[in-house]
Amino acid sequence: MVQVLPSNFVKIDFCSYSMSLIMNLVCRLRIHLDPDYFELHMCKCPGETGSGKTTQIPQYLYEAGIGRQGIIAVTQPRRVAAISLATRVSNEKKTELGKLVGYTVRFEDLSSEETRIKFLTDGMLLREAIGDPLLRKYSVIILDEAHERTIHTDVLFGVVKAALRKRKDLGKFPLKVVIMSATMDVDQFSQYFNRAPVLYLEGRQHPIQIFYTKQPQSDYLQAALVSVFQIHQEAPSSQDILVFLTGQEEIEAMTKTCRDIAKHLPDGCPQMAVMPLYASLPYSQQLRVFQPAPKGYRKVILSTNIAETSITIAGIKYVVDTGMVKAKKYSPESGLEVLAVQRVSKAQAWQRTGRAGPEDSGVCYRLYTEDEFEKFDKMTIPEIQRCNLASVMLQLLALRIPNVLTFDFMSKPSPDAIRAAIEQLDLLGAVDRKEAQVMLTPLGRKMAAFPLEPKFSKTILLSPKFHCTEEILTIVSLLSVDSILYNPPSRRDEVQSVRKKFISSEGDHLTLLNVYRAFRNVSGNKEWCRENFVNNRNMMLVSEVRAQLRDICLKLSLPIESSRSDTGNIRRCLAHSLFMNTAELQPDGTYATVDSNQLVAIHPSSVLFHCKPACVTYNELLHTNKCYMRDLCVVDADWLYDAAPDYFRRKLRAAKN
DNA sequence: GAGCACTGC
Repeated sequence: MVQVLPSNFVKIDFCSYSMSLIMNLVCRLRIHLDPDYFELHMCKCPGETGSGKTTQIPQYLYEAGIGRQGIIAVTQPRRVAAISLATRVSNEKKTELGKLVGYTVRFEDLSSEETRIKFLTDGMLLREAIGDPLLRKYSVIILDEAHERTIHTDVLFGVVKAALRKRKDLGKFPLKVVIMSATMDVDQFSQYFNRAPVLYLEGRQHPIQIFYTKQPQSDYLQAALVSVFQIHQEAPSSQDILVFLTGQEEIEAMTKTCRDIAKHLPDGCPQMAVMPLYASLPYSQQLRVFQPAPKGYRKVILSTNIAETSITIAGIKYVVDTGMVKAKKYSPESGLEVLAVQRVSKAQAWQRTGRAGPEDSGVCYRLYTEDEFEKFDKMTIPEIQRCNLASVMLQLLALRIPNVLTFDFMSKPSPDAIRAAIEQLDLLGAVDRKEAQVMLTPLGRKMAAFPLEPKFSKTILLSPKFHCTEEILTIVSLLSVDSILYNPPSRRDEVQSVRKKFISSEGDHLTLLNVYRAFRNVSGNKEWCRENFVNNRNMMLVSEVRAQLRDICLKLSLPIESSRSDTGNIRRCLAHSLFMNTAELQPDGTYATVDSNQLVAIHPSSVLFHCKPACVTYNELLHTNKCYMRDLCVVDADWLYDAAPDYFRRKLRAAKN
């Protein structure tokens, strides 16, 4: 029998709440305009929050005749958003999608000569800018969801600002820029865009009651569990609960606990349908959260921050916010990415709160005290300050930015991070450094043509030398989508025995290649995927990525050969492009990286987990509980020395000192 | 010896 603990919450009445916090709850729309923008006669946007502004403003601009000189672009951080918004606006205009209103995302371009309002992902617009830094096709660029501060949006801020100025200087028809965001923090945007005027629009938001805990909670999982069952015993069963947790493992464990407890609830209590939700969950299981629960059942969704922005679930009445999130940080000194559980920012907490009652009033339980909340960071640190910048720097160079070291970022990354990125590009042969200038090499320009991390572009460009471009294209494609291997924890033994036939003692790259070859041999048979615990959807994506990369190779006139059964050449090619990511076995059985002598371990997901090869290259280092190498390939130490003699001489000298 | 937040080109 489960004993539900007495309430450990203090109720905070919405009316007695501090004014500034209530202001936060009222969703506000902010539009920032370029100073020489024409006056907008439009102050109210109909519709729900998050939809009205994005669908109406492009149409108003079009009606005002702006679309005549060029296309009106609207960027979105996510593909699905770009596609669904384009569909809605074209419906409102009563036109066929792809004609007046269209969209462009990777692998899908539904736009034409006639298109005047175009929705695209921010990454797509950035890629277009490499072809034309002045963005001449466009009369207006609307950067939507700017408060999310994705790395692409942040780079676009600088790119459109430069394009705006240059077009003015050159006397071309002016570019208009509209930044749309849903934060209180508008000054920063306005300042950056030459004190552009700010337009505030009010949307609709139903009131949400907020509860804080009286005391700080030492165990947020326990607190979440108590809250869920407290709500469950009090609220009508039609009202669903959304709980924000940090990761897959935690969510699976909590799912099991909730289901166990729900079996032993007292009579008269509603039934409970507990559903996990995280990105790597198979699509079919993700869809379950959208279906209404059977009568008499309450839906309890245990989610990562995927439900914060990417997935919106109707019918949520209660949000339980643990105040924790798992997020990546990057330290340029060590080149290490650290994935750690940490506190959310205030902005993130408000975003979570807003997920309660988008269509009706809601309730949010915050599993921290109000004092604790006041100490949260105001905003989440923009992605551009938490990432390896190698890709961004390569793109800026390809955009012919005069000096990438002094690029006008709205939030500047640390000089260390920029230096580390340039260093990495230098090692890959993408840049030349002359005095204080950084120049793109011809190789670097080719690398920028691929939608990949620079090291993988380099791998492809090196592959003709080893006569294995077909295989490298496959391997790089496999690495650039989410895992194609499905590992349900409950069927681990089964998975292991089925997977045996694919495993290569030479490492993960060649194992993945084996899976792909087998998949091709059965022509992508779905049944085969199920039997072999292969994620069919991701595998189809691999084929699409591969076709795109192969296309780029053809455009660059790269000879595309197959090494057939010779895996040595494939490994040599990987050694030559990933030589800066290598580790050697130490006498005590541990591994140390060649680059910085960092103690590292083989990630449990690697096929080499139980092996001890003398020398390996890896795709990335990830620090969780330990510092792990992910995706390994067994290589010869001699190959590495051949690949970069200067680099290894330097490392050897450093080791002696 | 034992593990992986989320996007995107």
